[in-house]
Order: sequence, then structure tokens, then C-alpha cells
Amino acid sequence: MASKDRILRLKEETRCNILDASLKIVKEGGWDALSMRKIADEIEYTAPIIYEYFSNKGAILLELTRKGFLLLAKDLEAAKSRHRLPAKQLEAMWLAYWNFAFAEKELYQVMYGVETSCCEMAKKMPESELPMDLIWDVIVELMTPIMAPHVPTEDEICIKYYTFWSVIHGLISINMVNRGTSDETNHEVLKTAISGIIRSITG
Amino acid sequence: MASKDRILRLKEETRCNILDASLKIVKEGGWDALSMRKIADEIEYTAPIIYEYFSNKGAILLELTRKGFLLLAKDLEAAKSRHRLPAKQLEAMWLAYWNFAFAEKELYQVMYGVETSCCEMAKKMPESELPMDLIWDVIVELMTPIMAPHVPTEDEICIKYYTFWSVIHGLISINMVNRGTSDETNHEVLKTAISGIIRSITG
DNA sequence: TAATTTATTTAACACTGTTAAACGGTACAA
DNA sequence: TTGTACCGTTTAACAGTGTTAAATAAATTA
Repeated sequence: MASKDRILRLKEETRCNILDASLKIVKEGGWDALSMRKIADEIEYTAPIIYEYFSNKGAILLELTRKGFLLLAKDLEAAKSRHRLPAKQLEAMWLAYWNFAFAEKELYQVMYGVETSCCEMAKKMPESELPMDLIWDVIVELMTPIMAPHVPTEDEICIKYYTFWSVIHGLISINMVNRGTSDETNHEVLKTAISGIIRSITG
Repeated sequence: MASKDRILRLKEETRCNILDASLKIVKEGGWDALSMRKIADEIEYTAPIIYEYFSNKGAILLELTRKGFLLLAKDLEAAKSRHRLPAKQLEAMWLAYWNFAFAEKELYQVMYGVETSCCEMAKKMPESELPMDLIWDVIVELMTPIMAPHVPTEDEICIKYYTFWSVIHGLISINMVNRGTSDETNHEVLKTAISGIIRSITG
């Protein structure tokens, strides 16, 4: 009877090994590098054995995604527990969110659909800077008369531009990946965010 | 000699056809559905001739990406030209950016690395709502004492949450696809954005 | 020890991107 | 006209992918 337990324990262990091996491969070579045969190699089995533990490759990704959400939630709770004031708690939690994204980059990618393999492309393409240049100019125009005769520095413009871009691109990707909220909420977020940043420039 | 021109014109046309066929396939079945053989089917050729026009599949994606940036730039310029005041121009341009993302969803995805195939996963996973719930609670706590005895509505909380989330997730994904800036700028954007939204709550 | 169940692998299928070789036809020189 | 060089195109193949069914090895049970 005890042998049954031992076997079950072993099965649970190799299941865990599969997940660990997967994450290891992804961390070494990105999500494109993850294949069933490579996982099998890593755990010193052949590929079909994996299907005894996961119905398909997607089930592995799903399990890693779940682990990611649990880990993130743990970090958020820890951050919250370090403060008493809600304002301080919020600040700490979003900072923890930020840190998690880069500490567990691969998990964050699969959790929220951030594709990095396409980044090589736009890097060597001058056209990719066109949108930024166009908006950059208008931000400069908006800042200059206010601060006259002080000319805004690169950094000052940069911060404003990335604040704009982040909130809008963020809302877009959230909606594309997860179907965020209602259209009304989206436009409310958009409008108040944009006018808020503009106000922060014009005083 | 004119036949040379005709041939060159035909070559340019099939090159264009390849790009059109690719975009058509992607719009019908997503980026995963795009394969060299399907493109060949669409233009009524066999796969290897595509390599006469593009060195590899990546070159096709790159060309579509370039088209996307040009199209977006055109939209931004058009939006700008419709206003005179820089503040109004900025507002219109970011709205145009937003509209472009959904009008040319597939192009936006490849331009900025937005992965949608993973969205099926997190949908049926209760853990994916854990982070939101944790932060949601703190936002409620932050809003309640201010508006007392008025209890904040679902919508009011939602707007604040998504504003937070958008700017932070946006900044994260922008940095992951390697279009980000310096660490100092990042943290400046983060800190000012977070404290700005908190101030917009606490008055 | 023999039979049966379980664990694991081998082989295969249908895909993928990509390349080399073969084929068909056209253009041009002898 | 014939031969040859070229060009466009296809066929065949390779290595890789996820996945499944069948064959085999190992362990357990009778």
C-alpha cells in the first residue's frame, strides 16, 4: 500500500520537474525555445511521456501562468503588509508589480501576452520612430511657451512622452489581451489620463 | 526593352500580393495562422517562390511592420492637422493612436509585440483575478474615507484601477520590447504617475 | 513462474520554415 | 533550325514542431 504512495509522490515530482524544466528552458532561450522534446531531454525522458502529466503543451503554459499569478499575488500582499496607510500601500504594491515583471520576466510575458521576439525587427527600422517624433514635437510645443524662456530638457520631454505612451499603450494591450472593461470606462480612463497629463504640463 | 519594365512591374505586383495575402490570412485567423504555404496558396503559387521576393518569413513581418508605422504616422499627422492648439493636437493624436490600434489590430500587434493567443488561458483561471482583487481593495479603502459617507461606485473604482494598471503595464511592456528609456526616466514616470493618480483620488 | 498491468519508447502523421535539385519554357546565338 | 543559356516555377527533401498509436520493456500480481 505504501508503494502506491511512493509512486504517486514520484508522479507528482516529475510533474513538477516538467514545469521546472520548462521554465528553465524559457529563461535560457525565450518562449520560442520551448518544445516538448527539449522538455523531455531536460527531464531525461522522451516526449510522449509528458502527455501522461499534461494533456498538451498549452496545459503546461497554463500551469506556469497560474504559478505566475500566485507569485505576483504573494508579492503584492507582502508589499501591502509593509505599510499601514492605503496610499503608501498602493504605491508599494504597484512598485512590487513593477519589480515582479522584471524579476519574473518570462512569467509576466505569458501572463499578460508580452511578445519580445518581434523587438529585433522594429529596432533596425527608422519608420518605427516616426510616431514618437510626431508626438514629441507637439509636446515640445506645449511645454515651451509655459516654461519660457527656459527650454525644456530632453529628460523633461521624455518623461511626459512616456507617461502618455505608457497609459495609452497599456490600456490598448490590456484590452487586446484580456478584453479589459466597457468602452465607456476605457474612454473615461483615456480622456482623464490624457487631460491629466496635459494639465500637469500646462500647470 | 519595354518587356523588362513589364516584368519588373509584375514582380513588384506579386511582391505586393504576398504582403496583401499575408495580412488577409492574419486578419482571418490571427498571426499563428500565417504560414508560407498558406501565403503561396493565396497567391496561387508554391511556397519557394516567396523566397524570390523575401529572404524569409521575418522579412514579410518586417515589411508589414513598416507599413503599420507609416500608416500610424499618417493618422497622427492627419489628427494633428485638424487642430491648432498643441493641447488639442496632442489629445487628437493620442485618440488617433488609440483608434489605429483597434482599426489595424493585427498591425498594432506585430508593431508593439501584443500577444493575443494567450488570452484564452487566463480567461478561465480564477488566479488571474487575484492581483486585481488585492489592489482593488486598497483603492476602495483609499477612496472611501474621502467621499464619506458616499460609497464609491463600481465604475469610479474601475476607472482608477485601470488608470493605474494601464500606465504601469504599458511602461513594463514598452521596456520589455526594448523601446524603453533609462532606468531613471522609468522610475520618474512610475513615481509621478502613481502619486499623480493617488492625488487625483485624495483630492 | 506465468499472466497482467504499467511505464516508457519507437515510429509515424501532419504540420512548420527553408533549401537544393529538377523541370519547363523562353530568348538568343550559331 | 538547332543548341544553349537563362529564368520562372515546382518537386523533393531536411530538420524541426506538437501529438498520437503501436510496440516494447519493466514491474506487479496471481
